[in-house]
This record gives sequence, structure tokens and C-alpha cells, in this order.
Amino acid sequence: MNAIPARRRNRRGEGARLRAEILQAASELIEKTGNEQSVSLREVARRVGIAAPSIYEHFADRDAIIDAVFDTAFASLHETLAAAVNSETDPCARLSAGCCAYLRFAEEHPNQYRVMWLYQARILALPAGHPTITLRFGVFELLVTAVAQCADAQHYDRTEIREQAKIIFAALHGYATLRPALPRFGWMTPEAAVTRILASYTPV
Amino acid sequence: MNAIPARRRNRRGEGARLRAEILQAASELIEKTGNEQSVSLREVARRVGIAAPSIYEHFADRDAIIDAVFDTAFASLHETLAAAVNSETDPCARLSAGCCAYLRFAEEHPNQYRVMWLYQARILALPAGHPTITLRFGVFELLVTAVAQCADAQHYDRTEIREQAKIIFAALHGYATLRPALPRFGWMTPEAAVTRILASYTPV
DNA sequence: TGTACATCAGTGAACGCGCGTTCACTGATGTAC
DNA sequence: TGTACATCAGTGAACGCGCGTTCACTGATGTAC
Repeated sequence: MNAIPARRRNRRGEGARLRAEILQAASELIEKTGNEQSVSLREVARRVGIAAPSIYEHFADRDAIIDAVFDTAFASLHETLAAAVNSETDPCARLSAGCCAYLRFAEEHPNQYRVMWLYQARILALPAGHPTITLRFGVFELLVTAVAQCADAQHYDRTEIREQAKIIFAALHGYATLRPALPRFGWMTPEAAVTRILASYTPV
Repeated sequence: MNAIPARRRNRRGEGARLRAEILQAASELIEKTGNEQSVSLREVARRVGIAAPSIYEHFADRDAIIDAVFDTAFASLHETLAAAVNSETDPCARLSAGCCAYLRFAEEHPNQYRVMWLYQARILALPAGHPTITLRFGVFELLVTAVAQCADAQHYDRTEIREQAKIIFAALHGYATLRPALPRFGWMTPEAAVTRILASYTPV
């Protein structure tokens, strides 16, 4: 922690490399502390091995780092989810694979997962069409689509499907956040949880 | 915020009054900021209208205040839940009433509700029998009991009932935390959520 | 090929701030006589 | 009823710390000629 690693300065045009390192360090810090408030410019700089003011070359201020970390995380979650859904052909298998991938993502970075949904203060102020908002809804829309394709669409109207998807979403999210928070509860595996959560929505 | 209210000093033996005021202020601060990290001794003192060091008369340190806030919150949740369950006689109505009360509690203090479950750092270090731990499990046990009495106990073994209760718990928790975090999602009411969440567990 | 210069990634010192905690204290309240 | 004293709820100043941000800067990298 005291020994600052020797660091080669980036070549011209490679500024993006430092940017990526800053994001990575901030992301690890969130995962380690479970709190985006503990991401300080100075701690991030220490971890990257640069002087604190160097960060201003890449981010307008402290909050810009945090915003960028979460945007990156949502893009990554979206990608993971889409890949899992598309790895199957049967509609119900697609839904199930998506839910499992969702819980696995949360399991790999539990703190980041929790905070990325709950870091709302700045989000609430954004306009409806903002990319950050779109990104967040996109994750939910993947789930809605999978539910819709899984549930026989004949039997439900669109509204109904979305309401079902919301409850599934809530159950996944609850499991994903409570499991690391209450390890003594003896939680079932993600796969078992998905089976139970989807029990009433998937035809057997 | 600048105008510190005139404050009558407590009589001897009434120290508990200041203690309660400190807890109240800390609790409001958590609810307002959504973050227990923002509970600072100085801000709490400002809100109560006392000098910061006066707090040390009642709490060992900053963390002791936060612990006390959450213990109080869990005791209150437990009481609310128990009262709701006991207000009904039909087993399924009891479960449903408990779940609705749970979501209503979360709705009334959304930030405090979220943080009280997720403020885990110090909890994980406590021994199994610690009152704080017992308090937390107690809330879950109320739910388990209600589920067990609702589901016809003939059909399930004990383990099965607990697993079902965990998923219900996760769904309630997910709804309770996501709804305030993502208001634009257009969430259903707590009652509608409970109906859906319990759909597969309650005989119609 | 060599040199003067522009660029720009990154630095180091400094600022003012709010924090948790300590310490010696004050002065209203209550009590012994 | 009056007075001297003990108690104790609460104070005010001070400490050292880490923070976000600013500013004038340095010096390696790349380029024009």
C-alpha cells in the first residue's frame, strides 16, 4: 500500500489506458468496501499508482468516475444476460438460463451488484431518454422478453406479462442481495432459487 | 439548520431522553441520506441541538449509535409484523397480512429498511447467539411460521417450508428495495405484489 | 541524421473543509445538615 | 428555611486526519525542418 509501483507513463494517444485503470481501481474499491462513498479520488489514485490530480485529465470529478463504473457494470450485465438467453433455443430454457446468469453475475461481484441498483441519487435526476436510464431498463426488458416468450403468450395480455416479470425480477434481486448479506441463513444455490422463482411461471 | 434550537438541559436521571433524541436524529439522517456512512457525530449533534462531545455520555463511539438505530429498527419491524399476523385467524390471511405489513414498513422508511439489512460489515463478526443476530433471525422466523401454518403442513417437510419461506422473503425484499430505487418502473401496489408473491404458496 | 520546439500525460504543493475524538471545564440541579 | 457542597449533563477549544479540487509546473514523447 505504501510501495507505489513504478509506472511507465502512457504514450501519446494512450490516455484511454489510464482511464480504464482508474475505472478498474474504482470498481475494485466498490466491490471491496461495498460502498460507493468510499471511492475517493485519492484512494483510487493510490491504487493506480498516480497522483490524485492526474484523474482530472480523464474524469470531470469524483462522481463522474462512479457514474462510469456503474454504466460499465450495467453494460456488462446486459451483455452477460443476452449471451445466456441466446445460448438456448427453447423459450423456457432461455428464461431459466437468463435468470441463472443474472444470479451468477451478482454472485461474482455481490457488492457491486447491490450498489449498482441502489446508487439512485443521481439517477433520479436524469431525463427519461438518458443512456444510463436506457441501459438500466434494457436489463429488465431482456427479462420481460424472456418471460413473454416462455409464458404462452396466448394466455396473458402484455400488461400481465410485465407484472409477472417484475415479481421475478424482485425475487432475483432479493435473493442476490440477501444471500451475501445474510450468509448464515443457509441459502439454496442460484440454480435452485431460479427453479423455485420460476416454478409458477414455467409450464412443467 | 443554522438556528440551533434553545434546549433545556435534562434533569438528573433523564439522560435517557437525550439518548432517545440522538437515536431519533440518527435514524432520520439515515432515512434522509439513504446511507449510514453519512451519520456523523457532528451532524447528529447539530440536529439534536447539542455539542458533539455530549454524545459520548450516551454512546461509546459513532458506530454504537448506528448499531443502536438498527437494533431499534429490527425490534420495531418485528413488533409490526407480529401484530399484523396476529390480527387474523385464518392461517393464509395471517401470512398475507404479515407480508403486507412487511412491505408497508419498508414503504414508510424505504432507506432505513434497505440499510438495516445491508449494513452487514459489523454483523458478520458477531457470535451466533448475539441479541442483534437473534433479532434479525426473529423477523424471518415469523415469516417461516406463517408460511408453515398457511401451507398445509401435511404436504411438506420442514426443510421444504423453510426454502419456500426464503424465496418469499427474497421476493418481498426485492420488491421493497427496488420500488423506491426504480420508481419509473411503475410498480404494482404492495398488496398486489403480495398476492402475486404468495400465488403459488396459498391455496385458493 | 540532428536539433529546436510543441505537445500533453502526469506531478507536487497547497487550499479549506468536515470529520472523530480528547480534554479540562462549567454551571444548573439536587442533597446533607 | 438557608447554605455549603457534590453531582453530572453538557460545553468549547483543540488535535490530527483524509478528503476534493486548484494551480503552476515538469519532462518525456513526438514532429517540423
